[in-house]
Amino acid sequence: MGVKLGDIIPPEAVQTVQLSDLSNKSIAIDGYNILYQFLSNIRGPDGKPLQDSKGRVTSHLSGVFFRSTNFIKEGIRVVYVFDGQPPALKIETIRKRIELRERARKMYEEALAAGVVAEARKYAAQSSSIEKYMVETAIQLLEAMGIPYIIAPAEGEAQAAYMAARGDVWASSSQDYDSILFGTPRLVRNLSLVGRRKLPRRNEYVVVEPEVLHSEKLFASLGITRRELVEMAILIGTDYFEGVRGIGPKKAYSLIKEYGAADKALDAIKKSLDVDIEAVRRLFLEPEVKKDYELKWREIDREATMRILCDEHDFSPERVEKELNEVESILSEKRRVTSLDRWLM
DNA sequence: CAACAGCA
DNA sequence: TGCTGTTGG
Repeated sequence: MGVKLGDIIPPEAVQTVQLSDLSNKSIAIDGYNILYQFLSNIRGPDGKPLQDSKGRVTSHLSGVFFRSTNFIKEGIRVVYVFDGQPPALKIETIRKRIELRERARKMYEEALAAGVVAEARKYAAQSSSIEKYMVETAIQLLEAMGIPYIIAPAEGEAQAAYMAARGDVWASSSQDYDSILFGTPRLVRNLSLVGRRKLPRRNEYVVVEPEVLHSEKLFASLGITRRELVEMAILIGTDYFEGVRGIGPKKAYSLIKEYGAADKALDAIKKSLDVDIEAVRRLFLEPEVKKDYELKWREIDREATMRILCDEHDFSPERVEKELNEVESILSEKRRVTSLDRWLM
């Protein structure tokens, strides 16, 4: 979800990159965003998620494990940022999402019963919801892998943006554009290993490279400020409320260009919004964030990782061990080379 | 989503 | 070796 800015992002503000370009950089990842992607995508052909012998879903653990080892191999340091309490304004959005999920879940069961496998898979993905235990097990795994995480007081994206703005991490990462509104200087999108993404409700794939969106370039190209982008978002609609009917990014852009603020634009077109506009501004411009945190990356605890994945959740020990060995050998090779470099200097 | 097996 | 379909839990 998030604010729909896709259509007006100027290409010059976006830099497509290779994963290796992010080497030695630190990135704050929107934890819910990524768990949701894993949960909806890592599924069998009929839509069933991976699960252990006790029936607990493990798709997200597979995703977190393999993606994390790959980041470590590349020298990319990530910190997971999870949502805390949703802002009051978001309650209605959350209620609607639950409703949609319920509908998708019914469709999933119907399709499954009718034996329409592809159809079933589509609805299964839409019916995914992140349960509390999934976040808890993901956090256990992160701890074992030496990857830091933060539970934000409110919105994870706001927290990640704050950390990037303060320079504690190089960038924040999410599929949503909300981070820009929250003030991130750099937003990494499509942060996955293989450059392909499944098209929604279709069995097709498109090539998608990781990209870095530079906020300052975006503001400069559009000739607006972050504050004005927030005004645009108010007209377009956000996760917190629906915007004005018939106004998308392009109209919002010209309206804010002309009138400068959402309320003035609304007056001009004789429309109104059933929302406290001032509260929305505060939500984006002065979000509630945690300011005291420590980011510490440690070595992988192999035993703990094996215990969680294999003993607790029935992952194949051979498969996990193979990956851990690869991480170890790549890291030791890196250390060998860098110490040699240092010696040569 | 990412690893892996199988095939050109 | 690179590509494509299947498996993982």
